[in-house]
Amino acid sequence: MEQVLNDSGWRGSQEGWLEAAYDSLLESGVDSVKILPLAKRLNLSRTSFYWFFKDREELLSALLARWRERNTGGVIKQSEAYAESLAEAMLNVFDCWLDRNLFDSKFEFAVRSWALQSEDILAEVQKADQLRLDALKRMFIRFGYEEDPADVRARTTYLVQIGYISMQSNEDTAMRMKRIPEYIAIYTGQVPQQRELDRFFARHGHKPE
Amino acid sequence: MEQVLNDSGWRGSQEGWLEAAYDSLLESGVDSVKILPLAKRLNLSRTSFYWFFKDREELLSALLARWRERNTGGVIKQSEAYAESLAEAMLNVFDCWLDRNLFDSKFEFAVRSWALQSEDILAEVQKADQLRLDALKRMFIRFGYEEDPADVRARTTYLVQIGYISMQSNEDTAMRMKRIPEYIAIYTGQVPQQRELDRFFARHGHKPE
DNA sequence: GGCAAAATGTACATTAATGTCAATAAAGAA
DNA sequence: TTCTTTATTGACATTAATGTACATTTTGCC
Repeated sequence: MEQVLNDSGWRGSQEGWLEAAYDSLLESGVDSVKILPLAKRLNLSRTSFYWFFKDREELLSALLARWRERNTGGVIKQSEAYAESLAEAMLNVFDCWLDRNLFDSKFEFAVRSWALQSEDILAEVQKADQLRLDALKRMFIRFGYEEDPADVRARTTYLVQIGYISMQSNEDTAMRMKRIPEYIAIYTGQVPQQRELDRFFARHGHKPE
Repeated sequence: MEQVLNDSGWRGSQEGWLEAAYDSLLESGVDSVKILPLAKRLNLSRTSFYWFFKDREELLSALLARWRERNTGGVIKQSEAYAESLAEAMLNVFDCWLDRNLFDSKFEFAVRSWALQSEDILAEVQKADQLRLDALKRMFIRFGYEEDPADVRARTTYLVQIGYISMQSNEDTAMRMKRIPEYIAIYTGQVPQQRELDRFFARHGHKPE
């Protein structure tokens, strides 16, 4: 049994338990986030947990806070980023779907599933949806769309991604990249320019053949 | 304590337990499908369950079978229904999203969430996704689209709906109906004719003002 | 080295679930 | 009426989880 110590010389830490909880949540859902299994994973006594968290509830709250901070910011930031055309703006948003620092898909799915068994979580998720949809809608309006079409297009953009997440598909990047020009065309109603696509592919380290 | 008897004069039945399991699954996810709580709900002794099912596993399998039969058929049937235009064909598919006999959204979400904690369920869900996507893709091809655009449009159509489900939104029908013409325009690239919309609204008992 | 804070571990009490078994009850048929 | 099938129940054994109390160890600091 290897004993991994952290900076301060102790084996456990709030961070450590939270990280383990995060891993477990993403792998198998909230109901798998249990203290005993986490303790086994961390090679720690189960009760050691209670030094860092009052109880399981507090751990779950910390997990939710992490999600809240991480996953809504990215979408808003990218939908407000500078762009010369709507197609380019949309490609900025697409950065989210390819960069887990901007949007952590697995985390997102796990939290949404969690919402099924908790009213509180459901409320949080719906608040996040509203914020993200509003940001996307503003983007369409910025590029000349009227209120209603902007709303529907924002929804399309967002919902396709939420749907994609819910499929828990594990396609490779090449396959996903291939479809991107088509998606842009559908969402924005305009074909992206080659240089816009090139810039996008380049920043994701993708080389189309 | 009221004693609800079924046709045969007994209080319990395989159907009864399955129905209770279904309700619980939709309300709070698989992990809430537990024999003890179901027994309470049914006003039956917990152990009576074992007369109808070998164990909890068998109950869950029955639940999954029900989903399998119910939710994939509707989409395929509607995407193959007769239509004069692509817009009309798409409206046929939209019937699914408004009629729980053709597609049970809550059931769908619950099963997808379940997939997070079980490889077997995940495989089932992905098989279903493939069947439904293929059917939608054939629909686009039937109306003249090439392979690749048909594929992306089928995905858009399907993924928006899966995304919508995952939002667990409870908008009223009027709001959803209002957006439908816009969605049709985005998915098909063509504006639906008024008479097509009227026919659609009529069969869903909707009167636009 | 010794002390106090930080972290860990052991023992215990409790709860909610699973499944088996054997006893019983109710319904329907002979 | 009696027998059989179908259904129901209570008693038991087991497991996995929660949290509390208290003792012990480890670490950094004086």
